[in-house]
Amino acid sequence: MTFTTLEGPIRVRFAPSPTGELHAGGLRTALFNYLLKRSLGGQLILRLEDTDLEREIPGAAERIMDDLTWSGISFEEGASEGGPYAPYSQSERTGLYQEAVAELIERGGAYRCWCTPQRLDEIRNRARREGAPPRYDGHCRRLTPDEREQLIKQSRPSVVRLASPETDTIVIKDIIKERISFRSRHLDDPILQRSDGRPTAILAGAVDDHLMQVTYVIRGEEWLPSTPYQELIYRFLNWKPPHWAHLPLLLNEQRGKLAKRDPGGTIAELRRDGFLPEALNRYLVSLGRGNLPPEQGWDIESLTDNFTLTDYRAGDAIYSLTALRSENARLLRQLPETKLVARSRPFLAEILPETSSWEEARLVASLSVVQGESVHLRDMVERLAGLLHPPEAAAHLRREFPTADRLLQAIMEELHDQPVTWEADAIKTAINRTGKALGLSGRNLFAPIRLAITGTDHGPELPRIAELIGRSEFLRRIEAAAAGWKAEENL
RNA sequence: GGCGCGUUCGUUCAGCGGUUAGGACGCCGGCCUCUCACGCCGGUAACAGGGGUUCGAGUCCCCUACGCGCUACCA
Repeated sequence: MTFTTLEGPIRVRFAPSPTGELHAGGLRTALFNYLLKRSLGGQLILRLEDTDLEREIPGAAERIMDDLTWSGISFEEGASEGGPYAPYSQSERTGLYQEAVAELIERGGAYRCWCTPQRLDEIRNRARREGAPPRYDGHCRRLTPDEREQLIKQSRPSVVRLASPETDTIVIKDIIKERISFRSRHLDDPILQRSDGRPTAILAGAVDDHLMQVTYVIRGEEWLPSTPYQELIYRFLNWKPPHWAHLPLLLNEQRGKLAKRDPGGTIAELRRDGFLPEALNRYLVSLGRGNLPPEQGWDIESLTDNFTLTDYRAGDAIYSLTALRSENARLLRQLPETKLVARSRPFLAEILPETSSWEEARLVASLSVVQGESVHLRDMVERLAGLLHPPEAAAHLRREFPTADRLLQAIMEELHDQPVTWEADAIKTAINRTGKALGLSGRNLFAPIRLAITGTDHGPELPRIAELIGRSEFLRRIEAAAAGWKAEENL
């Protein structure tokens, strides 16, 4: 196809509607715009598509911005940073759209329509019944100038529709889909301006992309059916259309449209769980183009290194929380100590408030015990909490280890007054020494101790846990377990 | 129903007329190991179906099926 090389500088935009939480698909679109801008140079605009007041949710715009910031995406121009093409909220640009509509009508690219919602309903129902295409029947398009004059004089409410051509085929060149053609006889005459004067998304998007000098429109595939109409608007107004790139949709694991209710659907949920933005970004970028080379960096800037829109396939991609978790766990394992602590702070405050008084070094040492087996920050802190505040030891498992009593007694003696440095390696040596004296090794040696101090039979290396909780707590738990077993025996 | 887009292992991508159809994640097995995880080694598994074109088709064309999107005075 023709898009073998994309050239900058470019102007791109992310245009969310403030109607709810940012979801994974939205973030992916924003990310692609950001990455293309970074790799070719230019500006990224944040434009608020808030022309539909009824569906607007207060605070949604702020939360979307906050999620974008969290993921590392920043804008040159936008609703909150301003810029040369302000305002960047469509609700404040109504006049601009009305000017475009006037021009469009004058050039024959649009016409007023006085049909009532009831009549429109009837047309739709009839079309559905008869299996005909559900399109506007063009009634008002065929009005004579006199009839029009009359209706205008009566000041009856009217909308403005695009006058789609009757013949001809609209061909869209798309960077990802390549070539898409729409036969004009199948096109509708969509509403561009509502009866209250506000624009619809088709119009507002086209006008803004032109006025804001946007060169590449990168958006979700759900917009594909609107593209021929926007292309038509550009043609009627003699504007140069932008390059189009329609991103395949993200599907959930059941192959349905990814919804906010799906696992990991919203960015807010991912943040609550302690996913790392770098892992999320990397996963989102890899969907549709395969794995990134292992040497590729994690931060958002290095994601621009090999970023090309033409690498992406045209098919839908399945967003799998399992895959994201594995990517996140991989990054978590590589996370440097200082970042580890910084990123964990909110979760420590929530789950282990007592750590607020801990020294940085102690936090690093503690988190690193569970770092390797955790999938995200919340999971990691919960695992740490599990070691610090274990459930009751599983007393019944004593039956599995007839030597447990003797072993725990010996361990208490060995580690009680012995001059054993309370450090993992020394503890390990001491445990092995005890085992040797009793003729125990391997599972028979470690499992009863592990059960006594953690209540479970798996987890990080035992000596590391011992070091983490400290000598007195370690001995206390051993003693408690031994006592618990004894009590059970006396029943 | 109409229009548009899509369809290679379970998932995610390679493949761009001739390959034992490859990698990664998952899964299974082994090694390591006190356990789990990590790491390393090995294995499992796919061209939706049917017609063409061609000496030869996962690769090009057509049809069917399936999936998804749009079909609002939503975005």
